[in-house]
Amino acid sequence: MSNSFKIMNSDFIIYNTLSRSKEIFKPFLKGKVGLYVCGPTVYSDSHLGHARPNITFDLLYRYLTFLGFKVRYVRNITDVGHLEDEVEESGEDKISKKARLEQIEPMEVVQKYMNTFHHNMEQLNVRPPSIEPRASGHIIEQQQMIESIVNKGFGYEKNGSVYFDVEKYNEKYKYGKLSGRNLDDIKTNTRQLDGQSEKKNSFDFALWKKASPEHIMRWPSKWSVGFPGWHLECSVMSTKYLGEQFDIHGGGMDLTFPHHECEIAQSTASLGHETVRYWMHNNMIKINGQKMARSLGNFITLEELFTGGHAMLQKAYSPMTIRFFILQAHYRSEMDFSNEALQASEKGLERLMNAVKTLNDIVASESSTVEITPIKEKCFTALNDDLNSPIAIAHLFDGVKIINSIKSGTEKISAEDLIDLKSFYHSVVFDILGLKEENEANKGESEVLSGAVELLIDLRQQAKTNKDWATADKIRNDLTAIGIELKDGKTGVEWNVKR
RNA sequence: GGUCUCUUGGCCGAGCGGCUAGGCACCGGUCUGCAAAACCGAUUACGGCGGUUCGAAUCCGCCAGAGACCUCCA
Repeated sequence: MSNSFKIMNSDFIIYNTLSRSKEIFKPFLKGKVGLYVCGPTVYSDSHLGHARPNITFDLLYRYLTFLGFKVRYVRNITDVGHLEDEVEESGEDKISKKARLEQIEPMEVVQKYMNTFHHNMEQLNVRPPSIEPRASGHIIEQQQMIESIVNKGFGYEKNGSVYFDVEKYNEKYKYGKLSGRNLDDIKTNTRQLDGQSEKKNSFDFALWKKASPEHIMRWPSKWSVGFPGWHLECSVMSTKYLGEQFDIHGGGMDLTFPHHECEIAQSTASLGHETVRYWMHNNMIKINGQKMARSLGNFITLEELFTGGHAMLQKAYSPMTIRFFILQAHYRSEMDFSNEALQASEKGLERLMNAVKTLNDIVASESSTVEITPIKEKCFTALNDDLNSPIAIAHLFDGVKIINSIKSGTEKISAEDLIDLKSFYHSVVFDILGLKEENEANKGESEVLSGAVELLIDLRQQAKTNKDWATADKIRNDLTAIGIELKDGKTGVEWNVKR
C-alpha cells in the first residue's frame, strides 16, 4: 500500500452478502483487485436510482485504487436478453419493445441510452470502468457456457429453448445461498405457470430462448435462432475478463434474487466452483416511502434532476449535489429522496468545498495550535469500515471548522501541517469521494469577467468609503442577482459565481 | 402467504451495550455601515410495552407502523 497517509493498522473491511457479515478484504491475487458490477439495461433514461450503485462502486473503485491496488473494474451494459415480463411466456425483450415502439433499430435504442448513461456518469464524476463489455458482443461465449451447463447435466432443451435445471443443481450444490432461501420454500411459494410452460419447474430460468417471429434481436445457435437469457451475460463476462475466481461482485440489492443467485448457479454448474469471493449490494433510494424504480414509474431521471424539469423538484440540483447526497448515507442504508434533503446536501457541500478552497489562502505559521492527525485517522478508519462515507464526511466537517478557524486567525498551523492537511483534503475529497469543483468553467472562462468584477468591487469600495451605502448595496445586490456573490472579509472582498 | 429488513431530534442521516456523529433548518451572540460568509453558544432523539444488565438507541420478547425480495427493476 503506497500512499502518504500510512493507514493505521486497520484492515479494509467490507460486508459480504454471502456471509451476511463484515469481512477483512483480502484480494485473491496480491496487490490486484477484480471488480465486477452489474450495469444498466439501456432502454430508457438513467434515473436517480442508477446513480446509487454507480457512485457506490465508484467510491469503492477509487478507494481501492487509493489503497494502492491495481483494480480491474468491469461493468457491463445489458443490451439484449432482458425480458419485460419473465412470467409471461410471451415476455418481450425490453430493448426490442422500445425499438418497436419508437420504430428504430434495437441497436439505435441501445446506443442512444448508453450515450446518455455515459454522459450522466461523467457529470456525476463517476470514473469509467476498465472494461465495459456488452452482452450482445458475447453471444458466442454465452452459447459456450450454455453448452457446458447442459453437458454437465444442469440444463435441458425444450422446443429450441434451453433452461437451467434448478432442482438438479440443488441436489449437488445448494441453490439460494446468496439470498438465503432454500428450494423447498421456493417450491411452495413460487407462482405456478398455467400449464403451458416448457420448463420442468417454474423456478427454472432461461439460458437460451427461441425467438418468436416478431422478436427482432436474434442469433443462430445449435438449439434455435434466439437470444440468451438475462442472467447469463454476467456469469460469462465476469469470468472472461476477471478469471474463474475474482474478488468483488457488486450491484443493487434488488438484483440479489434472482439475478445474482442465478449467476452463482450458472458459474458453479459450468465451472464446478463459485467465482465470486465478496458480494456487495447497495440499498435502494426511496421516494414517497417506496422504492424508486422504472417499473413503478415513480422515478426522476438524472437529466430532470440536473435541470429541475420534474414536478416533484423545487429546483435543479447539480450532479455534485446528487453525488454528495448519496455519499452522505451509508451505501447499505435505504435513503429517502426529498427536496429538503437535497438542499441540505447542496449547502453542506458548498461549505466543504469552500473550506477546501480556503486551504489555498491560508498562511502558515511557525507552529500549529491545531491537531490534524486525529481527523485523518478517524476519516480513514471510517472508510476502512465497509466504506462508511457518512462518518468520513463528518470528520471532514470537523476539519472544516479547523480550517476556518485558521483562516480567521484564531488558530495557527505550521507549514508542514498545512501541506499535510491540503494533501489529505485533496485525496479524500477529490480522489476518493470523487467530488469536484463545479463552477470552475464559469469562473475560469473569464479573465474578462474577473476584471469586470474587480472593477465593480473597486467602485463599491469607493462608494463605501464615501458612505454611499445605496450605491454600494446596489452593486452588491445586482451582482448577487446575476449570480455573483460578494463576501466582505477582513482581508478584502472575495467573490464567487453561484449557479 | 413465505423470507428478510427498517422505525433516531423540524428534515436528512451516523451509531451496533457506558464516552450521548455530521449536515441542513431554527434561536442567541461575535464580526459587519447593513448583509452574506465565518466563528462561538443554546435547544430539540432514539415507535410502544415488557425483559436481560450496575448500565440499552444499541441485546431479547411481544405489539404497532413502514419497506424490500419472492415477476422485470440499480
